[in-house]
Amino acid sequence: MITGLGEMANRYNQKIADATIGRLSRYYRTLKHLESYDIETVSSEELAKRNNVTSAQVRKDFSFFGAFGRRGLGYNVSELRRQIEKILGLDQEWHLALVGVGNIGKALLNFRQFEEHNFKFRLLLDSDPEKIGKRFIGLEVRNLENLNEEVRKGHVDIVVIAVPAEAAQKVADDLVKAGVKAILNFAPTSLMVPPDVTVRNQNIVIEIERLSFALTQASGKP
Amino acid sequence: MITGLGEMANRYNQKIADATIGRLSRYYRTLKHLESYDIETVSSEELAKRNNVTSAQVRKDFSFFGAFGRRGLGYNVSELRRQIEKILGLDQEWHLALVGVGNIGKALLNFRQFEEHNFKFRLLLDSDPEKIGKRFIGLEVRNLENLNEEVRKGHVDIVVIAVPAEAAQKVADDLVKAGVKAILNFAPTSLMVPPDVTVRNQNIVIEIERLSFALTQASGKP
DNA sequence: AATTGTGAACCTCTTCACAGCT
DNA sequence: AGCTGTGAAGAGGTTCACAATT
Repeated sequence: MITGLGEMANRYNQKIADATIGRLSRYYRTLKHLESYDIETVSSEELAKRNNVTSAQVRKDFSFFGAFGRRGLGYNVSELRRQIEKILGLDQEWHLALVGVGNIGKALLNFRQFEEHNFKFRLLLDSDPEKIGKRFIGLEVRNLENLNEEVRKGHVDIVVIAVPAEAAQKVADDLVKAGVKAILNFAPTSLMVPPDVTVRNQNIVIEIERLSFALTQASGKP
Repeated sequence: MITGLGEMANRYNQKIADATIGRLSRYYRTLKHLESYDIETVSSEELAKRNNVTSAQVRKDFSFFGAFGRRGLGYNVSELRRQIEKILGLDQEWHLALVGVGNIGKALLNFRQFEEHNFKFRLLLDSDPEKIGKRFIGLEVRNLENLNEEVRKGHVDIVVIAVPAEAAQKVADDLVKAGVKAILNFAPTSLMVPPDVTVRNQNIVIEIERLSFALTQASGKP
């Protein structure tokens, strides 16, 4: 399901748990929030409380990358924010491409959070002749047939796949050929890619089925 | 982050791993696919290949709930599909409410997959006077202020939160008061809820930041 | 006195390996 | 002979608990 991640190494050449990266993202958001309130110092305990984890977990997560705090005092909010920014690679702009300008695709184009976090759409692709040539957020939809050329020309770092399940694997194969190393997949299917390509799946149906399971169990079988 | 799930019990009163439920969802989709091609039998090896896991993992996942296969032969596709349907609670219709009829909310309303999988929107809520009273997919947007009353009246099982981060916790608190036990949260923030309420987060920014990390590591530091 | 950083213990999930059916 | 079901081993992630530091 998840490929590439978890193979990554830190200062001691250890593998970093996938879950650790997810939590760093959350701490990062908390730190930006605290920063906006001009709060200068934060403890692992406080970060833990705000993210539903233990303080030991917070400290362990940081420890893979360095020692960012001061014993007895806690962490400097701005400095820690900058450190995590660097770890996650958020101190630079990333170029996105969107494949599939349908319902979900269009919603993502208008998703403010991407812009706010330094992720910019640079290329839109679709196979529907009705859509090719139309403009969204200032970008003209290009023909999916020219994927390889367009991706290379656009210096795309990350590609968002928002096509139907049946079309997704073909798109992924073409992206791999075009040298893409990071894919965010909204299609409800598992993608096969080489180990050096990272795929993250955003599968809404799986999440809602988890809720269905939880409700079923809760009500059930004494 | 994830609450409620993982506390659930199976035929031997063991806890079921969250990851197991996610995989059951995937196997379920594979089985429906095989069924549509009139394939009658499938092995754990085949299911494994199609979902990027090991065959032992597949068999172990099933083993928590029963023995659905036949040694030497494999699994009957339709029967296994029905079993998983029952486990996940997909053999019944679930009523959804949407809170926040913005970009993401509207995209979700038009997301065919929900309808196809027996999840039906029954209630839309928003606090924006511009939106209250408007209709989408045949439903009138109701005032968020009347959340409690509307949720109870609509017999809502699962609520999708698609409001800004700042508003999400208040919505969650109100949902808990209204007796809601399952929440799918698209707001980029951690929600605090009692342990009997299950929350699943669909946090797009975290996923894209994972990709940023992967790219940063891959290119970095010799 | 407070709080970090971390090795060790603990717990959870995955894989192995093989007995048991068909 | 082929494939499942599962206890036991192994790997991986989390929490404990305390020495180190301010």
